Amino acid sequence: MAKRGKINQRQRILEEAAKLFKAKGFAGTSMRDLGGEVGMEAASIYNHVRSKDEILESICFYVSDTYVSQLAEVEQTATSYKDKIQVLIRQHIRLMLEDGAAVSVANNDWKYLTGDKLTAFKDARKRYEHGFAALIEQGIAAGELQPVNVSVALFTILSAVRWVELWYRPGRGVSAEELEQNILTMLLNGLAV
Amino acid sequence: MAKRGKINQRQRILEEAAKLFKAKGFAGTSMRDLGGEVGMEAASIYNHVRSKDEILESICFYVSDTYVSQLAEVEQTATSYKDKIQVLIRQHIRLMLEDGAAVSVANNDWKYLTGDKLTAFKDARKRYEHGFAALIEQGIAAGELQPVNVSVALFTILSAVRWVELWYRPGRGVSAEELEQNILTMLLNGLAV
DNA sequence: TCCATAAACTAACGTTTGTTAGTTTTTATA
DNA sequence: TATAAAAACTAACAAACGTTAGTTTATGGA
Repeated sequence: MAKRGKINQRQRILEEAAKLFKAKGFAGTSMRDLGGEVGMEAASIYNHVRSKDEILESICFYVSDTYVSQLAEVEQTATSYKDKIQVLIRQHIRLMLEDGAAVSVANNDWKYLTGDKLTAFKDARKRYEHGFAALIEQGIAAGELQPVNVSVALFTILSAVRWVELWYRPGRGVSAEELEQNILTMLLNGLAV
Repeated sequence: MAKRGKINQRQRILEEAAKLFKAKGFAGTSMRDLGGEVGMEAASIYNHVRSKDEILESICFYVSDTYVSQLAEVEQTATSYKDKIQVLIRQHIRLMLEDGAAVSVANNDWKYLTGDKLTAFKDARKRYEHGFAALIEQGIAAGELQPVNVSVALFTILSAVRWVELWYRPGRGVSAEELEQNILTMLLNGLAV
């Protein structure tokens, strides 16, 4: 019984798939492409994975589950709203640095999910957005934040953080710490002096 | 000679293609899908268009050409750097509201361009980014802007503006004018009070 | 009304796709 | 070392893909 090897291979397949989906999109990546990257025939992949769709589902829900549980954690800490939002932004950036390919797939290729999985993913995302928006709203009500339109603030934050995954390379002269600090400055204090 | 009809049909094909590419991705959209949307057989599309690739090219370069010429225009106006950046952000938002599907394709599906077209598109984008970054840099040097990392500021702006196309629907209670104003507030003044 | 051309159609092509079936090789344990 | 399970392989499938060829229909100017 070589159960150990099986889950490791599955993990490798998911990781290579995330990289390929990020680079060429879900629909633009074939199982033969993936096989080539993993080092086996396309047909052999099915020893580790039920279908191409299941690969996408695993990647997308890994990411959405992570976000949702990070939000839940932040919600029940006893800090200011401004701090909570700051922590959430930091966590976004960190997940992106650690698992950029998976985050990219969850951001861009979730639309290829089908049936229950598609609705479940959209629901999870909506719950996350509502929770995040509530924190902003309460922060404004508490006078910690500017009275800007909540949706605008939410989506500006969520997408401002996305570029990290397209742009950041370690060894570009900016450390992860600096990066976080600069983005937080931009989003919280703005560009104007 | 009915040349008139031909270019109108071509335009319709490009517009429907942009919508489909946005919704399902370039690789996820078939010529038969497109034919269905336009109201003709897939083969008939080739009376108006050389190939599926050419459709993508037309959409992507329409967008990049627009951005590049908008930048050129802003560069030679005699205003403050802060104003120039504000105008560029406004123009981003407007193009997104007017031609959201095309912008979305240029943002997400440019990677399916091939050969010269791919490098030409990447070059155009790079020139745009450098020009924008130069304005930020000069704005900081002139003391009009905070001394934040220029790349971080640039990409935060460029991607913060992207969500508009995913989220904005006229009749969501936010007018285009309010939207612009709120985004500018977020990016220039920040969320914190 | 006739005619040239534009623009639609049908049919088919060679590939590539995701996936299955059946077989062989590798691997871990008894 | 024998054995059973795991994980690789080859071969093939039906469907969908972009595109071409050849044909028919629609259209606008002489």
